Amino acid sequence: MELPTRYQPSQHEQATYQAWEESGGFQPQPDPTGAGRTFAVMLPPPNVTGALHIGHALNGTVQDIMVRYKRLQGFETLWVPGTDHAGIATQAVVEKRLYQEQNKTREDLGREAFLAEIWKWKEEYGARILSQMRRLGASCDWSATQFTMDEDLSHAVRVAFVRLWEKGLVYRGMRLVNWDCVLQTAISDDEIENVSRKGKLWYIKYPLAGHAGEFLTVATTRPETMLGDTGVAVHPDDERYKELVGGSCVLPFLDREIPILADDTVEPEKGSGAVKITPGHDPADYERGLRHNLPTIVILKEDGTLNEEAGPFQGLSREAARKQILTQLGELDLLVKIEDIQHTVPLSDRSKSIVEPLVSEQWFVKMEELAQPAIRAVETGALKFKPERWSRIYLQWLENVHDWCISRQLWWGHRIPVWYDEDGVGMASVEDLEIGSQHPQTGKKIVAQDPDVLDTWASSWLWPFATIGWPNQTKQLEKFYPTQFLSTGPDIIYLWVARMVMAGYEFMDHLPESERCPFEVCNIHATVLDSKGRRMSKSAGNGIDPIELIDKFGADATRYSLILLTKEGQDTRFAEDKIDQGYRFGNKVWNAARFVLMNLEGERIPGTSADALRLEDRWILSSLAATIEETTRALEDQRLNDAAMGLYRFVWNDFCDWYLELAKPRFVNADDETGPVVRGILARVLGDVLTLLHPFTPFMTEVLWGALCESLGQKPDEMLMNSAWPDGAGLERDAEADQDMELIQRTVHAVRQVRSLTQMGERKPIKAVISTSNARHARALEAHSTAVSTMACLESYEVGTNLVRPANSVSAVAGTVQVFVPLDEGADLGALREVMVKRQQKQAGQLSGIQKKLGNPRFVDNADPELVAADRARQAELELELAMLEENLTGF
RNA sequence: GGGCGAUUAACUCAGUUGGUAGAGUGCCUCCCUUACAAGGAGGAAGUCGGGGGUUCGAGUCCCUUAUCGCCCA
Repeated sequence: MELPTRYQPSQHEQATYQAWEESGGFQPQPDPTGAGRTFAVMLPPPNVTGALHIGHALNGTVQDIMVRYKRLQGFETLWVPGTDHAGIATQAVVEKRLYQEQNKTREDLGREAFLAEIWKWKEEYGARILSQMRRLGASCDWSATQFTMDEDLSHAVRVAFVRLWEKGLVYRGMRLVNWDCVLQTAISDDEIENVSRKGKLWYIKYPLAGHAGEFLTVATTRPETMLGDTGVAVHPDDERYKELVGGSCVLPFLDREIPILADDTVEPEKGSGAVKITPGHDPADYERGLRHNLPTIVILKEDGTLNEEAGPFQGLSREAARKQILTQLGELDLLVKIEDIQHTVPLSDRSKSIVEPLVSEQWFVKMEELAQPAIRAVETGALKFKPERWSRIYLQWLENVHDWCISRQLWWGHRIPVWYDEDGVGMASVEDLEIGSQHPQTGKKIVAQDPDVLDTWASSWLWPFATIGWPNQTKQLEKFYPTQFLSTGPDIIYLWVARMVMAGYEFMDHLPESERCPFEVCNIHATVLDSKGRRMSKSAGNGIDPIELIDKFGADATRYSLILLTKEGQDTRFAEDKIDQGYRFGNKVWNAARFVLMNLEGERIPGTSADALRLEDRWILSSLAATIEETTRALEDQRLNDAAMGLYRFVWNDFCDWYLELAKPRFVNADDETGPVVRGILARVLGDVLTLLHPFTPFMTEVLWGALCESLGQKPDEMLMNSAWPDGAGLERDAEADQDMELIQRTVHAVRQVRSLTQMGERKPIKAVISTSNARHARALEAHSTAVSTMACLESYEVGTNLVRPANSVSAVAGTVQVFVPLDEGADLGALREVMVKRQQKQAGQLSGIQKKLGNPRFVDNADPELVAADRARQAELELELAMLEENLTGF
């Protein structure tokens, strides 16, 4: 098979992906060992309106690596993809489109027609992000794709709601909620971002009732809310105001008399020490209002304009009302002063508008009880976060959890399955209740279904089990729940992860508690930042489109670079040039494979008869054994970065730099009988390398695997993806080979150093003398002279212990070895001498450190004896090396 | 105000139970050697943010401090 000198991703990716899909390998295949091992992963469902960003790409890569690894190990593997319906976002997208294209609002269409419009949109555009996941190479079971609004999931949502209803864990009530005036819906606490902003603190005089000309000054950041004031509070111990408590003042503009109370939540040092109480529009005041039985007045309409309670300001927007009120307060001489302050303002995640606390009727889930098992999950170790520190964030939220506002004033979403009779008595039901039918409890006529829909998270918290069948006890559910691995970003630990765990314990109650946690490991992946360390965002325009990266450099390079750059859980700075490392590595692997394939000649993998093996053969097989072990261990531990780095090192530094170079002459020399052995080893190592790399760079390794099978004259009966993880059969660690190879590398390096630093030319054939103080090393250098000669380009060399430096030679020293190379006439030894002097200094420093250590009886007595012995040996080596350096430097 | 993370070579980052530091890029010198010039060989480059402590020994553990970032209230 002819391979071009460069890997061209675009020529292979699509076909390879299609072949994988057609192989059926994305779908669960029974564990061939019969042990019934399963590995299930749920893709965090992206927003159906979304596009793949670099965080998705990283997380998709992380999951795909784990899934492909487990699949290769023979686990029955299921990766469930899907999207969530993203109530607010999707509705907004379609509304905007509707307006642009047809100049119509959703009200113009009506609820049903508008929903049909959204479904139409979803069919057309909703698969975008999932198809982008395919570009990345994600091996999801597409036949299991889920959407939170689909029938099955919608059914699950209803069942869950009704169960909570029946247990009294869901309730409806007038509460102060976070209101998004732009989107005109309630949102939950977790959908708010508190940002620090410059603002003003206004000091306003409220006239005292019955004391003409006397005032109480309150301070506020939101003067327009004064129209909803129903009281004023001071601290009970505040001497300034003690006498006023019990009295009342008169609200300007509205002439409403409101009481002055004492409340110890008031901070006397802040502002004037007196605060207005607006229970309808402030969370703290809401609590104060409840404590003091104050009425609640709502002055805002759903769109953020002022209602009839605002008297003369009715109809104004929040902003306009503030302006006018301040102007008029000034005119009335009631504005005392204005202070510039820095304060936090709550913004809606979705609309970025200022969230308005508003009392309204909403649905809530009681969280405290649900949180308990989720807390225990982490405490007992049933759930493990990676990195572990995130468990504290998770626990902190659960331990202080508030009831969850689950109703949204939207049309797109799961409609709340509650029907009301004529008296407004509600009834939750899994099946639709017909309008006009009898209320099952009151017997009165059902008149309406609740108009609101549920928070999107109220469906996605069921994701780990509803996607595989729940509430039905399907085989999939039985087999794959609980799942093993969940990977997501830190931003949705509260919104999603914690809620899924709660839901798992609550709804999977047919299982013993120990089996209810929806996943064993929750991996929190890194945040990918831009090159300056800023968060990537659409608005800042500093994002990197992963699809562009894939187009330019291929999915493999994108994946591998992301993993190389990302130590688990540690944020990383990324820019397009960072993809270089993965890209170059891919090219290296491609060319190494190309070289191997060019030389295979239909070779089959031989039985490794030990005596036919040369040092480099034993060494590369030993190193391969170590690499398989380390890669496997790292992946078991989800240390993907370690695994990727280890493979990089093995492939590039061991296999390419040394083994392939040592192998070359063995094919070329017709009289070298070990050619077949080399070919067998090359095939073996390449095969294992491709498999080990496959989870990281699936496309290229798959292509090369096909070519390898072809070169070996084998029919590729299965794709690499469905093949088997290397088990290291026939391989073993060979410490002697490792040591000898290291010695040879050191020696070769010394020769190359002399060549390079004296400018004698890399490949000029020379005869050298190699001397060592160590008899074993001398024997090894003798025995493996072919390897040394090949790599150092030596015609021949003499080796022995403590040889005398030949006349007209230069030397380099490396550990126990010194090499003597014939000196060129007029060569400049300055550079070499400089390097040797530097080495001398470094080794002398090391030696003095070790001498100090060994001279210290407390070290010798206390430290591990093996350590002491190792240091003694090292000391002896360093002394010898320094002696050699000394001797040779004087001769320069 | 509380919590977490970061601070190591010019840049971006590793450094797994404490044993005096590594990678990729960049830089300098040389080389188009029939896998790869997106390559090869060699080289230079770090008082591990500051201070203190524990220890025979600290990039690594403890305390403290500075700067940057994230989260929570």
